[in-house]
Amino acid sequence: MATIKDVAERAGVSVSTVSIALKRDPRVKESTRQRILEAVQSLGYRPNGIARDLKMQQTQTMAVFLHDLGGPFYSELVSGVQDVALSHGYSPIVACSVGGKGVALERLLVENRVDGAIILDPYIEEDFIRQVAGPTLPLVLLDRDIEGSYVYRVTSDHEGGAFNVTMHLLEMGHRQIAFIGGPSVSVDGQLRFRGFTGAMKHFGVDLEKRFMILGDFTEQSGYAAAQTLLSQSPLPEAIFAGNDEMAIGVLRAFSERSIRVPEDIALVGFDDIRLTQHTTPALTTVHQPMYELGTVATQILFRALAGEETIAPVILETRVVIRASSGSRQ
Amino acid sequence: MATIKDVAERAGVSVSTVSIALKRDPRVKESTRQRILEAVQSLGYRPNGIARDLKMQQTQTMAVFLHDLGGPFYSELVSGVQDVALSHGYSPIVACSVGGKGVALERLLVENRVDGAIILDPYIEEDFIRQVAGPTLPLVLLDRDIEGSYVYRVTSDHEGGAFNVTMHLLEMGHRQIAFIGGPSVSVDGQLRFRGFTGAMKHFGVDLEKRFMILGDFTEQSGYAAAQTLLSQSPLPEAIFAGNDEMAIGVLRAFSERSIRVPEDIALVGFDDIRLTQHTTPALTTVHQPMYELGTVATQILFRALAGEETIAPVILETRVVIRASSGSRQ
DNA sequence: TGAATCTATCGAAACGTTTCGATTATGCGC
DNA sequence: GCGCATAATCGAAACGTTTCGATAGATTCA
Repeated sequence: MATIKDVAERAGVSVSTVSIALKRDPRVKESTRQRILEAVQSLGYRPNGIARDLKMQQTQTMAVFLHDLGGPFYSELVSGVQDVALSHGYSPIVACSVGGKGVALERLLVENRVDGAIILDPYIEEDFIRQVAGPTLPLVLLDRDIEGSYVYRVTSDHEGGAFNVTMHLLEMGHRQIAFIGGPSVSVDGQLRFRGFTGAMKHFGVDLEKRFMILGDFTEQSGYAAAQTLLSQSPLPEAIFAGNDEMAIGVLRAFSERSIRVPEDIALVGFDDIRLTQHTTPALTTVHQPMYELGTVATQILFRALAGEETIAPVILETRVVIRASSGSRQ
Repeated sequence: MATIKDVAERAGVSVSTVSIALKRDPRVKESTRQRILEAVQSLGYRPNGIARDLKMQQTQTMAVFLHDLGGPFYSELVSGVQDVALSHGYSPIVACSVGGKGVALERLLVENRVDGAIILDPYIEEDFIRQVAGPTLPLVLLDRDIEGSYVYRVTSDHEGGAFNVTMHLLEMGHRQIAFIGGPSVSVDGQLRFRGFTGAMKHFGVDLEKRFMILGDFTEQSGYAAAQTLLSQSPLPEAIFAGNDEMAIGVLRAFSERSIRVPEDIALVGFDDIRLTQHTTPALTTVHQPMYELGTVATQILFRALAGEETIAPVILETRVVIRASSGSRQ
């Protein structure tokens, strides 16, 4: 692989001249620049980005860590990130942080191979995040509640959304409402639960313990939760699944047992993933502004990169999307 | 940020000793290693990966380029890549190559910031790919038909899958079959068309020109294609949409006009994205082994990285998944 | 004509590692 | 207490850039 030194020799100039010529510095005469360009051509020279990163002490690269890339709305998030990052001349790269620890985390964050990162993963340990964040590596956390220097936060209004969709169920006449929660580590799951209980209390409805079930945000666990509910009686009048995936699991369990939604039991989810429009019945849910989450997080990252030290956490509004599954209780 | 030099000073040893001590080299005495570890601790030292990459002339990082991260089955692909990459001590990073050119492409491929890459993007220019590939940067292309040194190929059997699903339609009694194709740049789209025509020919059924419509693999374009078909008469008896997204668009158009699937028109797609199980009716389609595509591609990448120069292209089998939408013509 | 200014280019240090060959310290047998 | 093998550590070069200060030559001006 040809280096800048080879180019310099070929063009009969010094390395430094090549370096500045390549960035169209007006200090170098046009004729020599041409000569250098020819040398670049004929040698097939490509600058070594790593050497540049080392010298420059920055990479112009930021990472987005997702717990699993499969998440159905991550693509929108990444779009948001990408749009903002590109306008700053940065390349976002997406990495998977399966299990909260992993090669990528180590390599990109600990060993300083990126200038900053956006993290959406409830499983990455709080200590790790606090340790690794620093003036040369600001971290924007999504849906996490960690305080620390150079750690910034953006989240959607899970509590409000959950409150509103629960109110919707209550207004539709449902009272016995079951809640299927997310994994206990996930702050968003907790906030959704809080919104739920808030609305129930606001309406003066008591919670029934046996209607509170823990899942882990997978379709599988929604299915299991539905089984649990079905094994007891009486059934609740409605179910609030902590996210759409679990709601879909519930739907599957119900369709297997020929339980009609919403006639027999109403159902709502959270997230507004694309699938919710296509299930039978279509799912009432809470829309999260994923694209905006991406743009806002990235903007914050760049403000941090620019030296701003303290930036207040941002909470983005959610919106209830009413579809067929939450039908009224007659 | 503390460097290895700082650690060396603090521990009262030389830089080289620290370097080898940190990788548990038995040449350094346990007691000094402890001293060094303490220094690392107290200084909060983190190795600079970029410096290492420069020295080592490799990054242990590979890129996966996706045209848009939103693609509904990319996550499976990436899982496959990840599983193999991790077992080789590599971190895969995913980047978006919107529009075929972009900062990330430039930064990661041209400037040598990764050791190799897997590319799934019909829009990246052939010349670029051939230029950038080299002994230090093998490239594995998915669903592309580019020959070149250090360029390797993996694809699923689009033609066979299309052939088989078309045969299925024919066997169900459908004869007037419309085809909605993908963008002309996409080889997989072309192969699917070839499989389709092959089956039609095999059955001795003539193609009707007005039933051949071009889309671009988006739901939107499927919707538009359906409109086009609906504006003419008579309608075809069945539609083969070049991918599931477009099939879903067709479904939407039909449901707006109260056209029943499969009673009025049968419909099949391609890809077996998750949504196809949940549409009404569930969609007959062709399953692509995305996870396997990821693992195979990554294995090839590592073989190339290990010095193997020529590796034959691999074609993975697809499988027809029969669901309700392709019902028989009575 | 000589000093001053400008233009075009150069040399060398620096970024933070790794590694090779050299050097010093330690333990051993006699 | 000597030479010798072995263990432990060190110094310096290298990876490929960027940039700062220096230098040489050309141009201007009084």
